[in-house]
Amino acid sequence: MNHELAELLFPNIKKTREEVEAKFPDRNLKEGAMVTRFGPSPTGFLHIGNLYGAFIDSVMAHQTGGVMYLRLEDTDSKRQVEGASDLILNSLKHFHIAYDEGYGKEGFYGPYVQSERKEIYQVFAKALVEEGKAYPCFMKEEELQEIREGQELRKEITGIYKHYAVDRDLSLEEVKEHLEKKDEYVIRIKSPGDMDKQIILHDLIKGDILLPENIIDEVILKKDGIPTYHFAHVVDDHLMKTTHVIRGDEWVSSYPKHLQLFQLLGWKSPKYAHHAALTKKEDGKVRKLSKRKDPEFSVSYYQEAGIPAEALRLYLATLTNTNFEEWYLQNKDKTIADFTFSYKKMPVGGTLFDMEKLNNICRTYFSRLKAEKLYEDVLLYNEEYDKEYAGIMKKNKERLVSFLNIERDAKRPRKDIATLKDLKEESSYMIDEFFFQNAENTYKIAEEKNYDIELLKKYSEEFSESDSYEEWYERVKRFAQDNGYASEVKMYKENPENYKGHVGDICEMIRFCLTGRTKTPDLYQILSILGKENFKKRVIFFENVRL
RNA sequence: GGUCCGUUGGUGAAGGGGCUUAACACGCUGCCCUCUCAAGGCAGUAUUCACGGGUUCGAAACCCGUACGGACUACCA
Repeated sequence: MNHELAELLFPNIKKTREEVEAKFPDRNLKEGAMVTRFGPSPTGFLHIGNLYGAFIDSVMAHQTGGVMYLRLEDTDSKRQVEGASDLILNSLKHFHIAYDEGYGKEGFYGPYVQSERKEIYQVFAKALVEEGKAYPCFMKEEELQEIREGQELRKEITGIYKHYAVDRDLSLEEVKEHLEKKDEYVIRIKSPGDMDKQIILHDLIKGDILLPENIIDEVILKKDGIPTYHFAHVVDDHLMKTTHVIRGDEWVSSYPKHLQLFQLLGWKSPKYAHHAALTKKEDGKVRKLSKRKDPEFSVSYYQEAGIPAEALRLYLATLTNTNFEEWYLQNKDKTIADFTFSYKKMPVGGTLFDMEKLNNICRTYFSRLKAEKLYEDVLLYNEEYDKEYAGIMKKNKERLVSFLNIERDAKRPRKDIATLKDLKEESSYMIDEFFFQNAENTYKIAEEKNYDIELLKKYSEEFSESDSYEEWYERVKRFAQDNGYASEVKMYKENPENYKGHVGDICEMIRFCLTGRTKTPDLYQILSILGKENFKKRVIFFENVRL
């Protein structure tokens, strides 16, 4: 009877489950190696939450000498978006999420696109029907809706189970009748679950979680013959030999379904690690990051904003393991690959995605780069997003690198660059064509200050390019003194009436005339980089602006 | 409504019975260094871990209730 039913429903499926299983042999990996998978749906851009998951997958697989593979979960044809799979591939590449096999690569366990595995799922669905563990359900959408509404009203569990599962024991004749009428149907499992029994999910991150057994006759094959997520997950992760299913904790509540499916198919279930969803704060409320509501959390957003891939990875690492940040701060010469991540250190509750924190990580990251490398990164960014400036950068390479080198010694580097965009603004006064272009823009607050141009002219003549820092500063002090300014700030503070100002005021004057700003990195170094002639030109320029 | 999960300073959070007079990071405040800024140094910033009970010699940690927040509850993943 079951055999006949199975043949009736799947006349084109000739393979047996044994034959299919034989094509997916065990992986030959060393003890403890984890096989993980990243399974995005090609429904649009890659979301930061997806990337977070992919990051964990890759890190856990690779630190154990295992395998991470990429599987495209495209079982929902309605939500499919053109070009989404390329977007996913590009994003993974940009953020250096390296996977070993799967979509876009080679691999023995393919195909890695679920829509191309239709036959495989059907083989196992057929087997379940044959074993009396699944059945065709011809219920119409309206019927299902009516049942659900009634259940909601009576505060019952919603879904098709027990007496609601009216097609569970259809006779062969009845099924034939339906088929002749071309009635649409899905394949459901006959859930052997008992509502009063509980199962334990041994979650690697959250610990043991008690859940009720699944009693619902879950759909495994939709009316178009494509599997649901639940069925595809179980079949694929078994065949592809996944050892650790790492996924968002929105899946915790469907674990009973998955466990039941593994049992029905007679398979051992993999280990599970449910990580907290990335959340955001909106109007004081915390909520899960949503692909639909939060386009700014598309990973391309970070690309455009000039957040370097490595900095975002560092942030993902701090979100992955709560002890990562401290470790990284203490091991300045180490990278993510040197850290051993563990499930136990992953956050259990929601994980707030904090832009300010990301910003800070970026600053720290940039501060540790060599000036040359930073210059190259910024150039690469601008070649994509600001071609004009990229050209200017190339013309001024030497000057920009020197600028970036200011106070970039190992011990206390500056942290004033937060994104790849920032250099343009931060260093604008180092580029002559920006500086001399628009005087009004250059000297924004000039009117408010009472700078002595004659003094500046005098100083620009006296300034010597060959001075060391100490010599230079000694000379500035002497210059201050010779012109009625205190050579020490303290002296001025004790008797302000005796002086026109102090050495700091002299420096401010020079700084402002030279850069158009009151705050800049070390003045001596800027002077040295620009040189005496340029300095003199800027004094004249300043004078003209003031007149 | 049901099922799970969470709630620790201004912020992100660590810690899961005595090692905590609650780590670390960011922020903020003050002082120091100092030509400005950044960086750095020192100090301060939760006498207390949502609330109410309980267990215990001892609770932020364990248990029970309450409140609040979140996730799930599809022929979506």
